[in-house]
Amino acid sequence: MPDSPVTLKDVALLAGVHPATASRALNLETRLLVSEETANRVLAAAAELEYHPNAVARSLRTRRSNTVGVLIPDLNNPLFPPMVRGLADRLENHGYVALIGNTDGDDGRGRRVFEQMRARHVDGYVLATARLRDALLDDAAHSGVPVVLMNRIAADDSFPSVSVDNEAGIRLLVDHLVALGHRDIACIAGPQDVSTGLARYRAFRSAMADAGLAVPDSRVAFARSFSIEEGHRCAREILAADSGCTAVAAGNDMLAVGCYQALDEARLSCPADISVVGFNDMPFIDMLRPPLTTIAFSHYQVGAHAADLLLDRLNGHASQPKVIYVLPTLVIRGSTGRSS
Amino acid sequence: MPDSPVTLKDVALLAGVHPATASRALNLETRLLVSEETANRVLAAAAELEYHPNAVARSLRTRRSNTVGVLIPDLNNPLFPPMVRGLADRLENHGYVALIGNTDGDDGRGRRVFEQMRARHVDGYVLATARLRDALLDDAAHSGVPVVLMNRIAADDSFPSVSVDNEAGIRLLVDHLVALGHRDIACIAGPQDVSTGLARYRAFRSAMADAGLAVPDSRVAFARSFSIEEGHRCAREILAADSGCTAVAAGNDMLAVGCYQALDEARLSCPADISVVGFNDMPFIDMLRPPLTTIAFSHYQVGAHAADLLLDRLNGHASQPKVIYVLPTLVIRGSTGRSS
DNA sequence: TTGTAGGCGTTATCAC
DNA sequence: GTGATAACGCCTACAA
Repeated sequence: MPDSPVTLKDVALLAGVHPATASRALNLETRLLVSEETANRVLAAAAELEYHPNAVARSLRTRRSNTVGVLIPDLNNPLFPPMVRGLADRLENHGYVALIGNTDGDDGRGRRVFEQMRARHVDGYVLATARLRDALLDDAAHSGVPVVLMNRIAADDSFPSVSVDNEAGIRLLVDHLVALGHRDIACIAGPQDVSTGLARYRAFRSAMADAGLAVPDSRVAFARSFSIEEGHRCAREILAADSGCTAVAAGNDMLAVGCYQALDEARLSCPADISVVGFNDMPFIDMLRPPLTTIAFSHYQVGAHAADLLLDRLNGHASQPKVIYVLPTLVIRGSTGRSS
Repeated sequence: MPDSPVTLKDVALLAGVHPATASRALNLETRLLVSEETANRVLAAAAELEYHPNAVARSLRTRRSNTVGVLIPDLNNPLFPPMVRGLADRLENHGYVALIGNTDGDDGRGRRVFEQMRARHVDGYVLATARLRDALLDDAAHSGVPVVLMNRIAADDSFPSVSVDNEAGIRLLVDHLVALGHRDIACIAGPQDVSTGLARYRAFRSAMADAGLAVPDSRVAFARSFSIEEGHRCAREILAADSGCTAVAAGNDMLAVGCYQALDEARLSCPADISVVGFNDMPFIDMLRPPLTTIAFSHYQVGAHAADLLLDRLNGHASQPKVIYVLPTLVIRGSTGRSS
């Protein structure tokens, strides 16, 4: 018995009722429409035949696929797996499955997987790939199904979104460095076309200004992506241009890792010569040499919250689009020390 | 136009043909059944209306969902994202999308997501969760759709599978340690109910025997899972019981990381006091202190090969189930040194 | 409370 | 080469 084309009709037949009745008995919402006795008979028949409803047929009929499309920049970035876990776990509890697609930051790829998902009639989208101005976002908004943003948010607040409070996080970092006596702090800013990159950079400037510290251009480098390579490149740029900085604030942990490499090459010691801070407290970052001082928050919760926001929409509870900011925490480790 | 219920019928109407003809014109395999002129008219109409076929309806009719179920122990383990990428990228190129589910090594969870996928009529499965004896595997075999194993293989060779050559890898590691003068080598073995755990442990014993070295029980600890915590626990056990070992071979990198922690706590230095080797060369493991000597192989390729094996089956090319072993490479880093 | 009938959008099998 | 028809498995008005 390798194949199992046991359908609703089979169950109905065994239970001695009409398929429609069997359908009603099997679905919780409509079960009360049927007498308890027949309901039990149907349930028993279904159990005996090991009936599993055909989700495809159901989707076609109900026009709901119980499926959610999730766009991730790159699953290899350790920041995302926990988010995806939080998201998928929560969705699963509500009967949805997640279709996960990687975009590699490439618009073409992003659009292709988006269309794939649309063709499969996903009931909603969770996008972790949002840029501040993003054509895909506009399309998604017009796709007729709910869209939630995760990690990165859009320029306006038109989408329900979940992100970390970047401003608060950066402030914690700058205050920490200042408290250690640093006054000459460089910045490796992330891409300015995504909210995390822009918000952190702005927060950095504003926190520095509040501390009465200048940020000369020579101490700022802009990474084109949140990658180790770009962190490396930017750190070299800063080291080459500037002679005075005693600390580097990287736009995220990946950039900080690249910064580590540049320091190594320049035979500079962290934190003895230069302190480094990151952002995200991504998995395994605490095992680097030295362990990185950074901003922590629950990645899993970001995903779980995103799922909740989407589930709200999916259930028709269309509230105002709101942005949830999860709380950042400063984690002080070995990469920061007193200004030399 | 927020909603887009543009269906085949609409296209047919605009092109002035019957829906069946439109269908034929739109599908590559059947396009040659229709005159070139009408085919072009249909294509033009489809383009104008931005027609996207409803994959759900198609699935119902063709009984193929163009969907593949993928079971992963835990996406948070950095070993798996690259595999999933290799798998999903390859599948995507052939029109399939991957449904990814985490099991957390829990049978109940595994079964639930498996059933979810079955209900969605996936066309095949890729399982990275196989234990040597595994009830889920038996069920999957009887599910009537192709099954491929990834990373872990089954006790017999009844499934097409992709894995690294564990024996060769372990031999490289042991030879490396022996060449450094180590004779007293401990082993943190992975779970013995999965192929990777068992094969590596057996290979370790056999490589040691070939080198004429004894492996007393006090120098072997068995981890219940491939986790940092278990590596930590096992390493403490070995350190507590034995006084003579100068090197530890961990069943994988996660266990090696746990071993690092135990060494730190015992104020032992690696590699000065004790050398450590891992297995997998998982992402970021090269950034630890010290960088880990381990066995590398292309995780992405493992996923890609698994996809190829599955695609073969999906296309009806049912060859003998074969096991593909990808080639391991020894990566010598800072965690191994001459025996003290 | 249960049965009837129709259709979700597509493709396969007939005819023409 | 094209059109008509039916069916994939399920759900839901509506009727009984």
